[in-house]
Amino acid sequence: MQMAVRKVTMADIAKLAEVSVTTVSHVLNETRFVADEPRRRVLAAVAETGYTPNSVARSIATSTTETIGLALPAMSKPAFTDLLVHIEAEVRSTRYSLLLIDTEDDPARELRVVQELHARRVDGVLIAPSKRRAPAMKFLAERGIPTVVIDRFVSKKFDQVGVENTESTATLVDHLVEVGHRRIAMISGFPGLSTTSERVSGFEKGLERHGLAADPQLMISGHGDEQHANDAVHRLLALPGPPTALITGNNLMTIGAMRALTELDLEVPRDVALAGFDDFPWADLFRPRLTTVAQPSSEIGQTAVQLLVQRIADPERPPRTLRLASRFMHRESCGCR
Amino acid sequence: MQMAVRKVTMADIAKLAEVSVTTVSHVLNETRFVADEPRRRVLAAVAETGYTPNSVARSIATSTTETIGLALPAMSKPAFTDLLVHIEAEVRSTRYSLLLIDTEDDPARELRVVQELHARRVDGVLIAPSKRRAPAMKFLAERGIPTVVIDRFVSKKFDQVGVENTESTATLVDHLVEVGHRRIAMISGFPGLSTTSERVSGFEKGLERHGLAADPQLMISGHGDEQHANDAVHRLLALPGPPTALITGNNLMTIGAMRALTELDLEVPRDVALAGFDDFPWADLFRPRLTTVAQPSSEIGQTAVQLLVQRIADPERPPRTLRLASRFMHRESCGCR
DNA sequence: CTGTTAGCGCGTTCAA
DNA sequence: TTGAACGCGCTAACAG
Repeated sequence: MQMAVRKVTMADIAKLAEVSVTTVSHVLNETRFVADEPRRRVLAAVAETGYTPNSVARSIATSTTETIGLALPAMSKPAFTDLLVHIEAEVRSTRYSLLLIDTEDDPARELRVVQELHARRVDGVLIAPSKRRAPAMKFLAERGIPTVVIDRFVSKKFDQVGVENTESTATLVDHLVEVGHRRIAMISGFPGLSTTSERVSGFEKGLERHGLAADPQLMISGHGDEQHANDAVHRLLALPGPPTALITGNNLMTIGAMRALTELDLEVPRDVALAGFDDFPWADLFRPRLTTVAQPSSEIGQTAVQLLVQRIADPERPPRTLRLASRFMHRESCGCR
Repeated sequence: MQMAVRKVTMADIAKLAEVSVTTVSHVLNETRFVADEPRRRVLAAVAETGYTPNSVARSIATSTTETIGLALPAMSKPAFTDLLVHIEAEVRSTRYSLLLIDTEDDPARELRVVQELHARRVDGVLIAPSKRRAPAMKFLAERGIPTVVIDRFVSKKFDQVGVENTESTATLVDHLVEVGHRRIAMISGFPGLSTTSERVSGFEKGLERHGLAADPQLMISGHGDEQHANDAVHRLLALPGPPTALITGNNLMTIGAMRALTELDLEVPRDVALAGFDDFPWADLFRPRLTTVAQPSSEIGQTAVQLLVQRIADPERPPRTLRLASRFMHRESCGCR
């Protein structure tokens, strides 16, 4: 073992081992039989020089990078951070590496991100699209780039995987109604996203099956972020007939709602009940402990990666759309005992 | 705009635009003047074919990938997830992309990760090393691969950036002593890490400047994870002279301690005070609200990326070790009013 | 102002 | 059982 020389290449190894580059390539990749003697010399030369194969050169020769591109909107949002962690874990179990870029949920930027990913010739793309007909998705479809859509469903032409939203949200309504609530408000996410519309549908569906009408005044957009949700709660509770229970469309909005309620000197669940989409780590240390619907982030991440690997292997495979079951986390903010 | 053809290359564009590949390259990279007419034809050809430059080929020609490799241990740990998010944000503002791999805090795996990163010829590496003299660090040093160490300091020969640990922890002790505590316990992180030893030193230093002796019985390893911390608290409180206050070495251990205390039917801060390293998002929704020392994750991430970019630009630059100031988050688990 | 051509480091026929 | 030589797509002298 010695200080690595400037730049060791396969040719150097070949010379040192007194064989051809072909042989070096074959022993390194175990891609055809090589007799013991030359093979040993190659390995020795590799060890001696500290040679590390150049996979960039390999990529250009094989036109495959063994890389998966992950395009997420707002990695800092807990649900996506969570997804990211599980995706990375699953990718790690394959032969692929992960190239990570945040799209900032901006369609124009998202297109640039996807173009960059393609320029880098990733073998496949994992993406949570900004909107249904985003230019980025058109780009991916046109080039036939292996793609799996996560979290936000946009088209059955892609493989897609995310949480089941409708029934999950309806479950929250069921529960609140059973506890006695009749005026339930929904603070929904960013308009136009499938997650938002599906959760809103679930809200309506839930009310409907209890014979309750959805009061438009009680359905308000929280734009998926904390501040808007905070504002929404203030408006909701200033209504002539304020809601007695709140459902929030994601965890950031749940936080916003909690803080708004505190500002209004209202106690959960005594004054207002609360239940939200997305769970929290250490939810048991919150006061009150929040009743939520938890996404199966781990399964979503695993499934997404597996679907992508399969699609890369077989581009003709019929696409699948998977809606994974959520888990109802019954705690105390819903007000039952 | 049409369906993209099988594989468009620069040669195709050249032919279509009736210029040489050189000219195509130059208009695309804006690397030398090209007259209006040919330039327009090139751009038209690019638009017509939907050509996307192959940066793998570019990399192999320029021997630079414009990629930064990020090697983190346990991405799922909150402090690292946090760092990751901020690092990605900063990388996004440069011309680099981010290749992400988890080392699982295992030295052997870490070496493989670093080798893989080098095989992919990343221009630089950001790493939170598993231990001081890890083989991976030797590998990086030997090849002269531009490297910035984050969070865990290992050697002044590298650029390094992380939070200031010693004084930060001492501050926690100061505070607890001022509130009247004399028997303070420290639940420390994984042995051998600089973060752990520095925080332990800070603990001792804090006691010392109040004329208090460090009782070995009250210094116990929580191995950086929740379960060990939980066990530690149980043992601590079973002592003949149990501590009246606890300091935890990171947020996971703080959670473990909180749960252990709940199991013991002890209330914070009435029965036992608690203060920990690492802050939590939405700490205001915890009960009790935790007094902590917050890492400047955003600054650490930004600084790390900036240091790395500078080192890539100038490998001869003298290395710098930066310890960034923490923020004391005074809330209520410390028991003062 | 633009083109010819030689690499970059590796995989892979094709031949021997 | 092994090697020579070409090609992957692009950049960069060098030449004109």
